[in-house]
Amino acid sequence: MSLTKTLKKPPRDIANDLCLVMRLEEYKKPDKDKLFEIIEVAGPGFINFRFKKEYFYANLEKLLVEEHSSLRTNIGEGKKVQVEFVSANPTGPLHIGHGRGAAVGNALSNLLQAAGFDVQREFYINDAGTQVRLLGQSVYARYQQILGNNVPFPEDGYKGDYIESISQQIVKKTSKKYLRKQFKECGDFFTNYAYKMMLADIAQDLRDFGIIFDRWQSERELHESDKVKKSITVLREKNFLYEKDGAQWGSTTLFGDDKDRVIVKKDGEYTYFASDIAYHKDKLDRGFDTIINIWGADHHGYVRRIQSVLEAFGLAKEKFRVLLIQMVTLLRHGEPVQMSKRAGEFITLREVIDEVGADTAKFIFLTRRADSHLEFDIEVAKEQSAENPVFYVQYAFARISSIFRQAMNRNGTWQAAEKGVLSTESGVQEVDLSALKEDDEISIIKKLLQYPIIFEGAVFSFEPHRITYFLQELAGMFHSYYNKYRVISENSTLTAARLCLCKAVQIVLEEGLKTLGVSAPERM
RNA sequence: GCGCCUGUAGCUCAGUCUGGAUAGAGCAACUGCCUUCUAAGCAGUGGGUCAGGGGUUCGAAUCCCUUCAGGCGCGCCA
Repeated sequence: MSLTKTLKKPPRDIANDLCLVMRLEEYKKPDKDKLFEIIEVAGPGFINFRFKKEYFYANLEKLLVEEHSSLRTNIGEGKKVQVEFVSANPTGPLHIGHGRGAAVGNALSNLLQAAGFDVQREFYINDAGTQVRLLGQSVYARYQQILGNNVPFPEDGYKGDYIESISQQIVKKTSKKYLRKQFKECGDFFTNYAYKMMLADIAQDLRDFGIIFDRWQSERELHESDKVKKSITVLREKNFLYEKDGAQWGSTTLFGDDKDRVIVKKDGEYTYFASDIAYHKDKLDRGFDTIINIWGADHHGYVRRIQSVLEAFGLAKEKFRVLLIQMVTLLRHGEPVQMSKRAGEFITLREVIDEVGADTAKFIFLTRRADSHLEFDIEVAKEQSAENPVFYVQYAFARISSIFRQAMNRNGTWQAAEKGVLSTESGVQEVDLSALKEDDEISIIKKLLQYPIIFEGAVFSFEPHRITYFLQELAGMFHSYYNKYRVISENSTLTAARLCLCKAVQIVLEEGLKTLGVSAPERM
């Protein structure tokens, strides 16, 4: 149809001409090489090709023999990629928004791994700034109050229940050791104790969510090892730095930022930006080919300046990607729940995991594009968990497992239909896949063969949710098929072929679920 | 004021990058289907000015311009 303009003919006429030529070519081939059953013009000028069934059987067999490897493409070729995600301040428990970032980061990492990239998952710990200090002050104040010394609670202090419990713990451990001492004297103790505890909780929550990080990078460590200082020296050598009003500025506007940014303040203190410069320089030094950051959408104003710095360090623009995760609006009975970390009012990831389960939560987080707002009604997810889309997909997998269990019982020693060969009591039997004659069966095979295409699209666009949608569609086709036809019947040729088809569906479902970080249970 | 994201069925969202056929799911509503492989399922019905307007094109939810609405961000804070 794009030729319409050049040829000055209606699209339908052009399609007709092309179609005739292609039919002729196909006709000339010997029968066994013919790929297509039908080539015809349709609609406003489309050319439809219908593959011969043999094409589908051959590819189904390939899927059964090669299993998961046939679904993946080696796009990454071993290139090192770092995905940094969650990176929540260790000043409180993870909340539901972090959960979304965690689910997306993890799924993206799985996706890239499956595509042959050498992926590292990293968590950046903001353990150096005023926020952890404030956490320390909050715990310190509560500690003093518990022991009867009524010091004022910091104005912007963290007010959640967890502050109380950390303070109680310190009381238990140290008794009155720090009673009536000034924060100046013992602040480090409180700060370190509190944030380390928070960090341990965060790590535990993430583990229970099914996410393991390969590396935890401390912001403090960047300062202590002089990496901050050194990275700034490098920028100075690159003429990226200048002095104005007694402060050191980075020329981020050179690379498209709105304004230049302060790196060292007038008083000689580093800004948060300075640590981030060091951190990203460190990522480069560690030899990553591509750097991916997953941030909350409220940090979008920060993307350009980091990009500028990376470009100043010599990283090509397209080697750095920031995925912005839009906010999660939390609902309870359809009513929005106000969340404030400081005030301690929020739904934690822990609560979500306990109430709806890790699989469900992850799947829901992955049913939307990352940059789209997500409404998460905790009551709906909890009360109607049986109607959750994740069960729909898992159920298809479990159902197939059940079919195989039945097949084993009924026919004695049916083994799993693998590699196009079934073992029976009478020995090994070749499976004739051409027994799959129904249109519904061909449609399922067609769908299965689309997985690698969807997979590649998801990799190139960094959009794991495409896998989620694909799985729901495939599961739907299978459920429908299951209700319409019987897999196990008296016809052993047909049964064998259908078991093979089921096996293939299961392989694809498992591959997809695994990529999303969701389990594939054999029973439900 | 400037920048980024979003606006598609009653609700929640895919589809937009890369323009094509009658715009798709799920939930909610209604009607059927369990003596046979898991009913967490299936079959069916109803439901749309793709936010509005203009433009490009044989063809626009998709590309361009513009208006409106919602969210977020614009510190020598972190």
